[in-house]
Amino acid sequence: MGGFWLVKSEPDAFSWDQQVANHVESWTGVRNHMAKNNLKAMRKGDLAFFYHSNIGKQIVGIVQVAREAYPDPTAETGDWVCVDMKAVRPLPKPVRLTEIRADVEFTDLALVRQPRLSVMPISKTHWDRLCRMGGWKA
DNA sequence: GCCAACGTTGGC
DNA sequence: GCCAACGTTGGC
Repeated sequence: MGGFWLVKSEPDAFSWDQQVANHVESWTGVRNHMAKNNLKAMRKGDLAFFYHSNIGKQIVGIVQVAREAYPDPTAETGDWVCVDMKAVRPLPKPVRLTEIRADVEFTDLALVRQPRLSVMPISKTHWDRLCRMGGWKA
């Protein structure tokens, strides 16, 4: 079975609407080693929540890994990587950070515990719960 | 190798 | 706009 992830983007820089319009987009610009390691662990077909940081602060959609980690062309130095993400569907009801923080089920969620991490794994349990909160039934 | 200074992220 | 968290840099 595939893995589950959450990726963050500031909608000012790259929004869900742009992801949908472009359909497939390379997920570049990650410059944090923990986030990079998470990118490298992604497998084609894995699903990820698309989270709007800063503006919105909510999970707005679901994307799928279309291409596994390869060298990030926007990196001038270092061994940074990117993946390609494909838009899958929007969440009928975006899940706000405030809702997530208010739920004791999510106290050990990376989004809550490491607020600055931009690429993080999500357990199947948390994934399913967040999908339900987002109004999407498998 | 330690640690202070600094820069960045991201919630509020 | 402010500030806490935290990663990185650079002097020693």
